[in-house]
Order: sequence, then structure tokens, then C-alpha cells
Amino acid sequence: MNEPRKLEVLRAIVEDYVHFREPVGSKALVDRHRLGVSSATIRNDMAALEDEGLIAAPHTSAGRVPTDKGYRVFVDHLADVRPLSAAEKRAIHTLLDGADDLDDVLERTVRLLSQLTNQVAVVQYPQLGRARVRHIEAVSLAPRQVLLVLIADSGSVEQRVHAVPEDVDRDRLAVLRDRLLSAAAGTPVALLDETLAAVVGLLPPGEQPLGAELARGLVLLAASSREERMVMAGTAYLARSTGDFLQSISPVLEALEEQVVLLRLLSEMAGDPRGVAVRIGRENSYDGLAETSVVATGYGLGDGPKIGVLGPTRMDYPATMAAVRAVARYLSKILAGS
Amino acid sequence: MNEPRKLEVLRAIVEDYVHFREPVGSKALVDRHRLGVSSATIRNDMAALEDEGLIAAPHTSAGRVPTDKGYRVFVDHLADVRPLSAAEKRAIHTLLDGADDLDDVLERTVRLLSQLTNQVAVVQYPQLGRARVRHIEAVSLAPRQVLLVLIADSGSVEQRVHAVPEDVDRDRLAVLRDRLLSAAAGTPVALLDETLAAVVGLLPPGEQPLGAELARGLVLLAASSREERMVMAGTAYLARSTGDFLQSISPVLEALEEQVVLLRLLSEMAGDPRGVAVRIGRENSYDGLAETSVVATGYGLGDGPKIGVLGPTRMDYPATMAAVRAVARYLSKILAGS
DNA sequence: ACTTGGCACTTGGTCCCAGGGAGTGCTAAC
DNA sequence: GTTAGCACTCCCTGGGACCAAGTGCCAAGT
Repeated sequence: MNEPRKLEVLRAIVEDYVHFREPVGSKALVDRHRLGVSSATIRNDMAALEDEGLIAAPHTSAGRVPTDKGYRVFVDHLADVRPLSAAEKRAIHTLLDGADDLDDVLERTVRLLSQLTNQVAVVQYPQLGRARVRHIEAVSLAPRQVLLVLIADSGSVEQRVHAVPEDVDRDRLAVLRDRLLSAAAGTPVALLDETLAAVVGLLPPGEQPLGAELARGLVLLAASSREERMVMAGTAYLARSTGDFLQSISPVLEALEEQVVLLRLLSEMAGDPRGVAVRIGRENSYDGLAETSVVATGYGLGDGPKIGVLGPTRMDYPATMAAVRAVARYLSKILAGS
Repeated sequence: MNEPRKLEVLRAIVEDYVHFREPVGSKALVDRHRLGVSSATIRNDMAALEDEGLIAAPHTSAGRVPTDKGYRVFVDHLADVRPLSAAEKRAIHTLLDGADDLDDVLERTVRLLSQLTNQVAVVQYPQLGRARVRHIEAVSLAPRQVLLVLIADSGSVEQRVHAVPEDVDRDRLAVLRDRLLSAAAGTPVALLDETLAAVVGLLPPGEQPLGAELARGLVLLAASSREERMVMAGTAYLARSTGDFLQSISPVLEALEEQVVLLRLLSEMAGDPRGVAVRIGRENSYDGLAETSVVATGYGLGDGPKIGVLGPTRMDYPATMAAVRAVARYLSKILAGS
């Protein structure tokens, strides 16, 4: 058995199936690809591929369709991430330049990615956890209400009104805030807890309860934002990838609303050597996504927040991977610059 | 012709069609409702209703289906808003109590409404425009970067980092902020523009450029938040209302993503005497929503932000209207209390 | 003036059947 | 290891018959 050719056949099947959206047979294969052998030979190869579980036939006399495992082999061994076209690169630049806010940047990014891939795109907000504290603010609104603001060097700003047990005036609050800020500035948000606890211990006894309460509020703030939000766009594409896929659109929409599910999914996705991680069909532990693939990668520093695309397993992996990677890179650049 | 009975027939048709999701014929009608007359009589009534454009037949030998106009008459003259069941009321209380944040409240509310109606629910954020300024904060982050925070008595907090043309130190900024705040506190956010302009004029000449810049930033902040956000939940229900409706799910999803469209739609919706506004099918100017109805009402004070539900024209209007109204009332109460 | 039973008519849905097409697996020969 | 040929399987399509549901209308009844 000719191993390289067999893989070539798999590639051809995947490409044709993605393109024409219907099972592909041996004859069509030799017609459309220069495989240099006859359809009978291809049939033998296909039988072997089927034995290995890489392709499957919906019924006896239909062509073959790639299985999740088949896509996996395709993605791992056969797909080269196709570079974007010049027009696409231009689109990225024009759409993303001129955004101001972090919110605005993410919003535009996710729309862009969705349009590039014709699929649902999601992007995770930068995690405060990995960022460092840039600024802390505490403003007294009412006698026992304090507005706490936590600003990270990732550019994100979190704020919440926090109730405190005793009345505080402006000046007292300002002093406390300065103490907390000078201790916390520059420390990773993830360590805010210990850092603040240490400072509170050094406060004059009379100030300790209030200080502790403020510290608690700030830590809560950091935690509640680490419990992550995300933005998404392009849900309409789900409905447009009609056909058999349509029955399963409802669970997918549910998954998209259950942000917790999605967030876990994204954070589980380890980057592969080429920098883009792919989860195919049932590889996603979540049942509602059994017929969907997720292509994602991190952006920003380190193994940061994720950005990705979600679509039917029958998707154009090389193109999608390229788009995700390109957009993630550009996004990283923008965030680093601002 | 017996007018009251004709309307009764219309009601029966609407109810049955909503219930069984298939065209309803004269015979089925007399079987399921105590109309007291024979099917032939009903046929005559139905012919009349069809002449008036209130119902239509998909094809010659099918039953009749209400038209948009038919639903309109039903909603205006035949539907009494059915009170919620005790269980539903309990659900509202348990789900909404215990929310802290404004974000959290709205999030829970929209989920709740979606579950109550089995449809897509949307809620608009409170508009800063109608609220009054409670607090203004300006924090210098870097030499030429100031974090501006605007807090309204509606409970909403808007913040953004704003670039200023000259270096500012803490104290100078604090003085400026106090001037701005004391002038603006209590004025409607919508009038922030003029109010601040007046104060800036009274500043010492050296402070005017900076003051003007801060004022500009605050006005921008107010404006950008008035340009409104919204939360939604239950998109999965769209897909579940399967059938002929499914083709049109894609435009609906698009409309939901185009928040601008939705926001305009909601704000156009004038309350009707019973306090809940209904837009049926093509009454929505937006094409993508030609087969969807929107049931909405305002919450909070006056003709405030809107909360509503969106689903197929073939929906249970009385139940939906009741749910929307009940949830809106409870939401108002919660927001007023906090 | 309504209401009603009866009846002819229309039409979509379903079931069945046959034919065609696409594709496969296998075998035997190259 | 490759290829041609062939029998076989199975889906899809279209046509035809049939049925059920529903209508519109008319003539008769109240």
C-alpha cells in the first residue's frame, strides 16, 4: 500500500467535501485531482482509509465523508496554513486601526474575524489575572458607599460600587487608597490578595477594618473580572451553513450563550506548534458542539486570552487557521502599542 | 353577519394556530370551541374574515392562518393580558432577588424573561441621558492620561481613559474636578454639555484649556453611553421554533447582532394603553424581522429604557405580554429600591 | 336574513413502484 | 501493486393513484 498517496487521497477527500458539501466518490476524485492512478486504485485506498476510521460512508453506495479523526489527520499532517490574501490583510488593517477603547478594539476584531471566515467568532477579554495593577481608585459616593476602580496595565478597567461598614470621608479614604495603591502598584493582579492583606496589617489599628473591607472589595473586583467575559459575532452564519447541520444549531446557540462552557473550552485549548489550536467535533467535550470545530489561539503576551472561530466540522481549516492567526497577531500588536 | 361571532372565530383561529402550529379549518374549529353553530356557518365567517384580510389560506384546500393584520386585531381587541401563575411570580422573585450589580440585574432579568416566554429576550441598558449626575471622578494615571468616571443616579457607571494636552498633577486635577462636580452634580446628564461649558468659562484663564478638555471627555462619555448597549438571551429558542420559520432565522440573528437596528426598533415602540407595545411581523420596518413580532415595554421611570421579547408572529401574545409586563414591573421596583 | 346540510371540487401529502445514477467491493488479469 | 470489468446496493426522482382535509356554493330549513 502506497502510504503517501493514501494521505493524498485523504487530503483530496477533505478538500472536496469541504468545497462541495457532499460525499465524494472515487471517480469524482480522479477527475478533479491529478492522482495519476485509476479510480479502482483510489477505491482500494479509500477502503484502507475507512478501515483506519478516517473516512466513512453515509450508506453503501454514497461517496465518503471525513470523520473527526480524518479531519484531525488532515489538520495535523496535511494542512499548511495558507497565508492571507493582500485584500484580507488590508481589511484587517483598515478595520482595526482607528479603534480607541479596549471594548471597541475587541468588538471590531471579532466582527472582522467573523467576516473573514464566514463563521462565528469569539474573543475573550484580557484576563486581569495575568496583568499588573496600574492604578487603584476609591471614591466615596454616599456615606457608606465607595466606588472602587481597578485599572490594569492590560488597559482594562473594572469598577464596582462597594458597601462599607462605617462612614468614610474623602480625606480618610484618600489616605487609605494611597497606602493600598503604593503597595499594589505593579504587582500582578493575581497576587492582589496577599499584597493587600500585608498592607492592611501595617495600618493603624483604627483603620484596619475599613482597609480590610476595601481590600476585600478590590480582590472581589479582580476575581469577578477574571471570571471573564467575551464578545462574539457572526451567529447568523450558523444558520446559513444550512443542510444537515441545521438541526444542531440550537445546541450550538445554547453553548454560545453559556459563556462558562465556551470559556472553559477556549482556555483548555493548548496551542499547537503552528500556534493555532484546533478542536474537531467530538473532541470538544461539550455535547452541543459535537458537530462543530473550534479554531483558536491566544493573543497578547504569553499564553494569554483566546480568540477563535467556531463552525461546522466541515470547514476550510487552512483558511480559518490562517485568519485566526493573522487577526490574533494584529490584535496583539495593537494592544501592545496602546 | 354576526359581528361578535366573527371576532370570536378569529380569536379561535389565532389560539388554535398558535397552539397547533398548523392551518386551522372550519371543522376543527367547531370541534374544539363551543361556537354553537355548524362548520358551514363558520366557513361563511371565515370567508368574510379572509375578505377583510385578517386571515389567509396557504393554499386552496388548507385551513386558514392569521395574517399580521389578524394578529393585530387579536392583540388590540381580543387578547386580555393573562396574569402570571403563582409559580411564575415566584420564579421572578427568586431569580431576581440577590442580584447586586446593575449588570447582574439586567443579565438575570433577560434570562428570566427568556425562560418565561421561551423566546429571545432583550433589555436595554438604562439611558444615562435621562438620569442625573451623581458623581464625577478624574484620576491621573500617567502624565497626560486621565481616567474619567461618570456616575449617574440610575446606578450606571461609565468610565474611559482620556488623553489630555498638558501634564497634570494630582492636586491640580482634584481642584478642577471639584469645580466640575459641584456644578454638574444633580443636573441631567443630557444637559451636561451646557452645564460644564458654563463652569469652564468661570475658571482662571490658565486652567481653561485643561478644563475644557476634561469637560469634552465627560460629554463624550455621556454620549457614548447613550449610544446604548443591550443584553439579550435565549437565541437558542429561535432555532427551536422550527418549521417554515427556520429559513428566516438567519436574518433575525443578523438583526439581533445589529444592535443599532434593535435599539431603534425598541425606542420607536410606543406603549399601548395596557402598557405593553406589540409590533407584529411587517409592522417592524426592518425586513429581517418580517416574520417576527416584538413585545416590549419600558421600565424604570417615565418612558425609560425598554425591555422586550422577540419571537415568531405565531406566538402566544397574552402570555408573552403578561410576562413582559410583570418582569418590567419587578425590574423597575428593584432598580428603584437600590 | 341567517343557518345548515349536502355536495362537487381542489389540492397537498403519502405511499408505491420503476428507472436511473452513483458508488462500491471483488475478482481476475496485467 | 494497479487496473478493467462487473455485479450489486442503495438513494433519489418522478409519475400515478389514492386519501384526507378543506373549501365554496347552493338549496332548503327556520
